[in-house]
Amino acid sequence: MRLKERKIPIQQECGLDLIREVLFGKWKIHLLYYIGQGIMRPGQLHKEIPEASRRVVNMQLKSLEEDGFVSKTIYDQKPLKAEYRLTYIGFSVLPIITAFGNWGDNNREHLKRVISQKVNFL
Amino acid sequence: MRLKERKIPIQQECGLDLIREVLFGKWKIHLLYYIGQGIMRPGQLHKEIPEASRRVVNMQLKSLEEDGFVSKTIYDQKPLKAEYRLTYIGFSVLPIITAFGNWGDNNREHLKRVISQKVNFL
DNA sequence: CGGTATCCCTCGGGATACTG
DNA sequence: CAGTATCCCGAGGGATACCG
Repeated sequence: MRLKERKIPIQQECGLDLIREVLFGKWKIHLLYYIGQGIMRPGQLHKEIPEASRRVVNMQLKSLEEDGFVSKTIYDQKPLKAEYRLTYIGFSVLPIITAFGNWGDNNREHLKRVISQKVNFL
Repeated sequence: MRLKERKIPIQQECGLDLIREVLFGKWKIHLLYYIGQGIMRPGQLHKEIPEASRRVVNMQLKSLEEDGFVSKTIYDQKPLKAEYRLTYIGFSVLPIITAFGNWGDNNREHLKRVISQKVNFL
């Protein structure tokens, strides 16, 4: 798993702390959402998130798998094929992720405005 | 959100992207939650999150204020007094934050287990 | 198609001390 | 009490190349 030991330990008091540790990787929530939409293959998932490198997508998928949010199936064939599916736990967070997505969509104008005011925005 | 017709998504349009930019600072969601609980003064908020330095708490509060999630009131008196309140927009995200917190609480055992496996905590 | 190996760099945020 | 000024670190990821 992890090669280096963390210098700064993870706090694990409340539910929000726990969630942040496992779900707040940059693309994890997106991945769960897309997998929930039925997009299960790594290549497809990467196409949905072209801003992230392939390596990062794999890293986050592996992390989600280790944390029990998705399961991975590897088909022994050519060309190679792999599929990710939501576990029961992964499925159970979906409604909250969707709620976040909907909230963001509904407040798109406000959010885009405040984000564009931040410094390093192109 | 949609699933179809998006070969080349140039979008920072996705609600999940927008939300991440504005709410996924390490302590922002906690701060919104506590402010929603009626804990409005900086000192009190810092006591709720002793793992974060005072400077970081202030940074995140300022960011939340700039992004329209909280409003700040400074009372011109001695000793100094300041209070943060949720704006309408800030208030509207609260249910989702609460949902996340409840989910984390309900799945505490699982989350603590997977977190402790990947990291040296405490 | 799928996954790794290296390298490198950003930048969020930790610690501490100071001012009004 | 509230906020700032410095300094600094390290974990997360971006880029790229390579392998089954």
